[in-house]
Amino acid sequence: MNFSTSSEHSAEICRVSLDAVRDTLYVLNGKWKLPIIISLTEQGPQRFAALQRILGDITPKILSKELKDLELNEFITREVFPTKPVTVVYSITPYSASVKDIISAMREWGLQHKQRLLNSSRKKGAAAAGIPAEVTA
Amino acid sequence: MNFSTSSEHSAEICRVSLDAVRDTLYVLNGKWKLPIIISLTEQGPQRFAALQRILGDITPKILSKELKDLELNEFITREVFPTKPVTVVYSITPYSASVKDIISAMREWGLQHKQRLLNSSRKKGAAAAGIPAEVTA
DNA sequence: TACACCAGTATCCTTTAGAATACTAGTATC
DNA sequence: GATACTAGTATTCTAAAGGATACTGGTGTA
Repeated sequence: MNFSTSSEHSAEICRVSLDAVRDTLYVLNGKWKLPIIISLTEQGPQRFAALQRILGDITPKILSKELKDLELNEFITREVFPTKPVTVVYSITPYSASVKDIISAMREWGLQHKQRLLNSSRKKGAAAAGIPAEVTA
Repeated sequence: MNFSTSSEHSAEICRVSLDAVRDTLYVLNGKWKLPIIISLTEQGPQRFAALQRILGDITPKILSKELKDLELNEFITREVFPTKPVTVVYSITPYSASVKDIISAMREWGLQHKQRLLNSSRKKGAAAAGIPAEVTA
């Protein structure tokens, strides 16, 4: 019995896809990188404390680490203004635009997913899978 | 000094985006969910051991857990055939097509990213940021 | 008879992400 | 003088992700 439709050709394409997606996951890993990019894209340049407010429940340690990562990968820039006390402003770089497609695909999917869950829980009245607690609260 | 371009309007849009992307990250979390969907999409239905070979270095424990998660979220189906020994085949559901845009956006980005790293290391001869060790090896 | 394959499970372990809490120095405000 | 804000850092902790290794029972093959 042959359960597989694989061929050498599709296997090669598959390897390329897996590699590329893995690289992307490696760079955009964790809970916060995309949300930070989204915040700076949609709300404009922001200071440290303002970002913390927008993102909600991120601790300064994590925010600091994530911002450094993003700066290293050239997604954002960090500017220090010599006010008293100092003002530090984070902005997205033009390069950040390259993840626009990823973000909008994920945004669309997330919206559809929530709608789907609402529909299925209306029908089944069940606790749905794949949904954080607060969404059903 | 006003460093921010934010308004109530953009703040609201931002909240919606953050929420939606967070939901998506919640469902597609971890290292393996997207790679498994990609494998089953591009290589067709596969058995457990075959999937393990395609994915490379995933242990049976992790693969088993990820497959259960994906089945719960209706991304894949699991069929058991009464051969001796039993044959178990995993296939993507039509619903999996809904993440097609996410995957292709991530695939494109990953390919561009690798190219960018190659270019910049050609120029600077430096160890680049944001790249797993094996890529530079 | 010895071995390998199948689809996992069981157990143990390490690594990492991320949360909680407390703290810094310089200034402005009450 | 006490407090709060600035942009973080330091320390400690827990929970989760994921890897390593060994094992199962039933079968087919050398």
